[in-house]
Amino acid sequence: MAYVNRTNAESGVNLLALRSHNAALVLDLLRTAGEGGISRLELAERTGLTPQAVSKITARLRADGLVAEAGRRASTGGKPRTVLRLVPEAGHAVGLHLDRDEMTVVLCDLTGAVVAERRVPLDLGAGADAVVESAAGEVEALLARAGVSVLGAGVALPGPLDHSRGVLHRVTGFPEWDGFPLRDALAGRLGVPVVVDKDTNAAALGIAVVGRESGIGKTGDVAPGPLESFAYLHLGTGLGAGLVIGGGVHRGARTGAGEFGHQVIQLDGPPCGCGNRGCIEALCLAAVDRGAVGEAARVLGVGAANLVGLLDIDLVLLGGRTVAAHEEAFVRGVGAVLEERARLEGVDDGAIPVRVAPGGARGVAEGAAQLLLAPLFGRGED
Amino acid sequence: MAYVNRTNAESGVNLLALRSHNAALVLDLLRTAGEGGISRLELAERTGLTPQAVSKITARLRADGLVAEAGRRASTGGKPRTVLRLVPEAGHAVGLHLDRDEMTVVLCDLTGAVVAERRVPLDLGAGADAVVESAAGEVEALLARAGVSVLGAGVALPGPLDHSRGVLHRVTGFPEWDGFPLRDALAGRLGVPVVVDKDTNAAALGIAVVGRESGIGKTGDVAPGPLESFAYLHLGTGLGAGLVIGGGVHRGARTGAGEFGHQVIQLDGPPCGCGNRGCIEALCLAAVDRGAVGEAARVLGVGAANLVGLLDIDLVLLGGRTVAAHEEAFVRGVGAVLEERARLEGVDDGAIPVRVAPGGARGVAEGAAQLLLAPLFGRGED
DNA sequence: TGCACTTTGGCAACAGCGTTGCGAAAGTGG
DNA sequence: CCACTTTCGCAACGCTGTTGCCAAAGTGCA
Repeated sequence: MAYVNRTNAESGVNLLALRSHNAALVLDLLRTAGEGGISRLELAERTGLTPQAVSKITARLRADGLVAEAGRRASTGGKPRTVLRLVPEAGHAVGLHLDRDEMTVVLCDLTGAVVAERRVPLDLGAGADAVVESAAGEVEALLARAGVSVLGAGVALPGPLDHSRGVLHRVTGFPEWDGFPLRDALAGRLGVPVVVDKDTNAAALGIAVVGRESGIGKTGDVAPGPLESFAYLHLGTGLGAGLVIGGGVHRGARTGAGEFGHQVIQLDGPPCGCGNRGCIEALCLAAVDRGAVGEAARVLGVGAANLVGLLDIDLVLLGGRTVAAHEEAFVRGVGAVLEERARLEGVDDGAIPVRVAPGGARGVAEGAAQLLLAPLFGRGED
Repeated sequence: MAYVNRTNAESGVNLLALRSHNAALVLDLLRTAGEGGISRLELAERTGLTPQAVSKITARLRADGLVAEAGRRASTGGKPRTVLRLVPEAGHAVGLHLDRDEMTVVLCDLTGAVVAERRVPLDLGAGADAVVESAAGEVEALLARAGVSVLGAGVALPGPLDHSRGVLHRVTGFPEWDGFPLRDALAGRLGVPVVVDKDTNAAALGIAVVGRESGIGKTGDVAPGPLESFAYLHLGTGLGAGLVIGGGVHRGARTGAGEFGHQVIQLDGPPCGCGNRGCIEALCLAAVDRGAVGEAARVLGVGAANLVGLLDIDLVLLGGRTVAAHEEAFVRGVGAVLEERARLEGVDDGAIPVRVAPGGARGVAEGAAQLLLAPLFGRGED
C-alpha cells in the first residue's frame, strides 16, 4: 500500500494518510506475529481500533494479496477465531552490503526472510563507477534467478554519509568515493528506488524490525517482539554505533549520528587516526592489538555505559569481526562495567543487558533490505 | 481540545484522534506565529491540508474560544487574508521549580508567557510533606490572586526521577525524598493534574517549545521557530543535560536519560562523588573550584562534542549558575572544542553552534508549565 | 440428537472527517 | 464604475471508523 510522502513540515493528516497509517500498523502486527498468525480480534485489541474497523482493513489487505487467512484458533466456547497471516511472497527487496573487501547481496521477502543470497569479493578502491557496475550486475543476476520484481534496493556501507540525499561523505581509506551520489547512480542503473545508509544503521534497523532478540518492555518485563530502544556497537576494523530510539533508527539532524568510535574517554590520551586524542576506537583497537581483550572490553564498556546513561536505552548489542573473535570476553567485560555503573547509581531494576547481536555476517545486508521494507510497516522516517 | 490518551501499544488512529491531531497542529502553528498571527491559507500550506479543512478546524477552535480573528493582511490584488491569533487567556498552567534553596512558581498563559510569578526560599531538607504543603500554598495563593483556573501544574526539580509515574528516585543530599510519589501527593492536594520532571528536561522543553532561540533547519539555514534538536547542558551545583530530539524531550526507556555529568571522559581519572572515576562533573567542577574556568570549559566541550557526535544535534545551549558566572569563557571554550572536532572530521557545514540558553533563572519554571501546555500543541509524548 | 449459549465476523446504516464545486465577499486597478 | 483577483464559507460528496444487528460456527449440557 502506498505510503504517503511527507515533505518538510507538512504533517497534517487527511483520511488517506489515516488509512495508510492504520494499514501499516496492522501489517506490522501481522509481520511480528510471524507464522503463528494473529486473529482480527487480537489486532483490534492491539491497535485500539474496533473489530469492525480491523475487518475492513484486513479485507482491503486481503484484496491486495498482502494478507491471507490461515486456519483457525481453538474455540473458547464459541466460533473460533480466524487466523490471519502476512503473505511473504507479496513483496521483495534487495539488501546490498558493500564492505571493504566483500560484497553481500540478499533478496528478502516481506517478512524480512532471506530467499536468495550471493557473496563475492570486492575492492572498494576500484573506483565508484566500477563498483556500482559490479554491484548492479550482481543484483540483476540475483533477481533474474529468483524471477521476482522488487520494491527497491537498500545499500549499506561503512563511513559517514548523507542518508537523506544518498550521497557519501567519504569512505575511510578510499578518497575517490568522497561526495559520490551513490543512491542516484545505482537507482539510475537498476531502475528501482534505492536507499543508502551506514552499515551500523542498517544492522540496527534489521535487529529493530526483525528482532530475533527478545524485547524488554517499559516495565522491565522481557517481552517478545521488536525492540524499542537499543544500541548496536560494531567493532571491526573500526568502531561505530547504530542507535535505535522509539523503535526507529536515530540518524540525527544531518544523518550523521552514531559517531561512537571517536567519543573521547581519555583526555589527552593516545592519538587516534582521526587527529584527536583518547578516542574509544583508538584505545580499544590498541588493546586488542596487544592481546589485552579484557582491557578492550573495559574501554568499550565505559563508552557503552556513557551511552546508556545519556540515552537510557534498554539493551546493548555487540557485533563485528573483532567482537566475534572474542564474544564471551567482550560480553562479560562490557557487562561488568554496566553493572558497576548501575550499582553506583543505585538503579533498582538492575543493569542494562549486554548481548551479542543476532544476524551474524549477513545482518548488515538483511538490514539494508529493511531500509525499503520497514516503511511498509510504518517503521520508516516517522 | 481534549487530547487522546495513548496506552501501551494502541496506536491505531480513528477519526477522533485525527481531529485532535490536526487541531493541535493548527494550534501549534498559531502559537508559533505569535502576535503577528497567521492566515488560513498559510496554515493550509504549512499543514498540507486544504484551505477548506483549515477553515473548518479554525471555526471549531474559534467556537471554543481558543482562536480569534485579529485584523487583516495587506491585499495582494484581491480579498486580503484574515489573520488568526491564539487567544492567550484561553488557558493557563502553573510551573513550579523546586530548587535546593529556592522555590519559583509561575503562572503561564497558553502562549507560555508568564502572567504571574512568585519566588520564595525553600529548604528541601524540611521533608516531603512540609515542602508539598508549602508549595501547594504558594500555588493556591498565586491562582487566587490571578483569579483563573488552570489545566494543571508542572513540577521540575533536580535529581533522577520517574517521569511517567511521577515518583522521585532520590534528590542528592536529601535521602528523605527517596521514592516519594510527588505527582500524586501534589495532585491530591491541589485537585488538578500534575506532571513531574527533571529540571534540565523542563528547561529544555521550555526552550524547545517557546524557542526564543533561532532554529537551525536541516539545510543549515537559520530559521525562526521552535528547535528540532539540541542539548541543554546545565552546570550549577551539579551537571546535567536535557536532550531535545525531533522537537520533543528525549527521556528514554525509564525516563532517566540525560545523565551527562557522570559521563566518563578520563579513564581512571579523579574520583567523583558518584563513586566512579573521571566523570565530567567532577573534572569540570574541580577546575572551576581552582579558578581554571578555561579548563572547565574544555572539559565540558569534550563532553559536548561526544554528545554532538553521537546524536548529531543542531545546537548546544549552556545554562546554570556556574555558566552564568563565566558566560563568555564557557561559550568560547566549548565552542573551540566543537570547532576543532568538526575540523578534524571534515564536516562541510561547520561546527555546531554553542550559545547561552535563554530563559535565565525563570527558565526552569516556565518549562515546567510547558509540561502541561505542550501536549495541547501536539508536543507531548508522541 | 437437539437445543441453549458463546463467540466471531460480515452487512447495513450512520456520524464525522477532509475534499470538491461553486458562489458571495472584499479588496485592487484601469 | 466595472473587470479582475483573492479569500473564504456553504453544500454535496467520498471515505473513514463506529454502531446495531444478524448469520455462522463452534461448545456443552440435557
